[in-house]
Amino acid sequence: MSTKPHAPSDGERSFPEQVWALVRQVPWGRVVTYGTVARCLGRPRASRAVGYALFQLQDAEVPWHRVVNRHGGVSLGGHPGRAESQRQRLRAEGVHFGPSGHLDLKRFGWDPTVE
DNA sequence: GGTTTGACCATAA
DNA sequence: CTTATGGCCAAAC
Repeated sequence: MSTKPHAPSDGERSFPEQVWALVRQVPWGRVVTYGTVARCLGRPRASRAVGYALFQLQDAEVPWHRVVNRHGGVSLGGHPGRAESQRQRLRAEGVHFGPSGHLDLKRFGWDPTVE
């Protein structure tokens, strides 16, 4: 068996692309965590790679604002403008943040495998 | 090949 | 609660 879990074949999509594909499937008013996305792609510990994929993402079409961290809060510390926009978008989708700035993942967290 | 980055997660103090 | 450290992963340089 090959040492690499996956080889970027021609037909296979790279991780960033798979991340965008999954995030694009997130329904309105729902959010997913980096860990959930990574786990869905078969890399339960690649939460960082998920963040890197979204970092490269600049075009819409992908509701990147529906991706939050494990605490149910926006992690965009290095991109304050985007972070502020993200909370605004989520709030428009009916997602309300708690007093500490984090939402209830039990309620808004969406799992493609569970759903 | 190695090094750096980056929107994470977990644990410890 | 905050701060520090290590681990983890993939892509870009």
